[in-house]
Amino acid sequence: MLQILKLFCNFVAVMEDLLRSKKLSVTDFRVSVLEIFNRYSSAITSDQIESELGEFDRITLYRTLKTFKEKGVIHEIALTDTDTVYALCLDDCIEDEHIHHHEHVHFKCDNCGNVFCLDIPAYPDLNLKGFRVDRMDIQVFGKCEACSC
Amino acid sequence: MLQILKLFCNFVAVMEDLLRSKKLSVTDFRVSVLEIFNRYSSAITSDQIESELGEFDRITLYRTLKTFKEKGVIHEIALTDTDTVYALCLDDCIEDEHIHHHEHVHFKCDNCGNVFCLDIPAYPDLNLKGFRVDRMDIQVFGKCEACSC
DNA sequence: TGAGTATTTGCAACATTATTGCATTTTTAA
DNA sequence: TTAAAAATGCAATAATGTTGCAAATACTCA
Repeated sequence: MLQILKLFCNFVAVMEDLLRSKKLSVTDFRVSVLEIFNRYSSAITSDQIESELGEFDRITLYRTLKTFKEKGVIHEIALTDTDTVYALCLDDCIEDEHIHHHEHVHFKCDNCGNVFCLDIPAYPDLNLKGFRVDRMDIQVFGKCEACSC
Repeated sequence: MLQILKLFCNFVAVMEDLLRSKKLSVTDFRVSVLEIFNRYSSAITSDQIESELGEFDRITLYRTLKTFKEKGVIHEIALTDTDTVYALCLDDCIEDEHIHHHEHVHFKCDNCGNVFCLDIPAYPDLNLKGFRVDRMDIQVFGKCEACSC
């Protein structure tokens, strides 16, 4: 509740806290990028971020996203070879010896193209004999709530 | 059984049939690429194909893989942004109005790095309220049979 | 608060990969 | 066997990923 209040009253402070909690310097550029993530309810492409940023340096954005990934601020969702989106990490994102897991299901709407992080654990029992399962990535395709009526 | 016999006796003929069934011209290059796929029991990277091809033109390989994907000869598995592998399509691969589905689970071994297409349907019930599910991609990570003993 | 240190940024340059156009070669179909 | 269609190889270009370094910014601690 305090969190929600903060979001409305002092968005920047929350973003600064997030950065500091990950031991990252607070810079204008990083706050801008986080703000963009926050404006979307879905995962976004780096192209979308680029067009949202008024000024913009390609290399800095590249490095910012890389840093954010490494520190567990965002996670990358590879839908296909050339379709990669990014989303803010949820609470269930675990950083474990530099390997960053995001144990939830992703949904891409074939109609509007939006990608959503679903708050359900990605662990159905597939009964894979002979294989030791450590984790899985699940991407679901179909129509989202708004597009299916 | 006839299929297996053919594989041993006249591999090229089988590959030619495969190409013809997809309305693709039979060329030396394409047969070579298919032969490489056939030598592996797991999915392979384009780098692996490159190093297997003695002579080799990067652009032709790029176009060959693209054509194979479009025609449903192979499918692409995007594990991460920069980790993409290819595998021959199984019988359950469906080509539907230029969209190519491969409704099975992929397994990547964290130890040996091999990627396997598992012959189980990728359709656990995740109970996604509000979303209409058309298909899903599931990638499983862990240790394969050979690496887990 | 301010000085010194560490980090980040922006630019230039380069590496790698994806993509297109076109002439030549190969394959297909009659 | 021959004309038409398709695939290949080469050149050139576009797009993306990556590094080094100097200038600017943020952080730490007295």
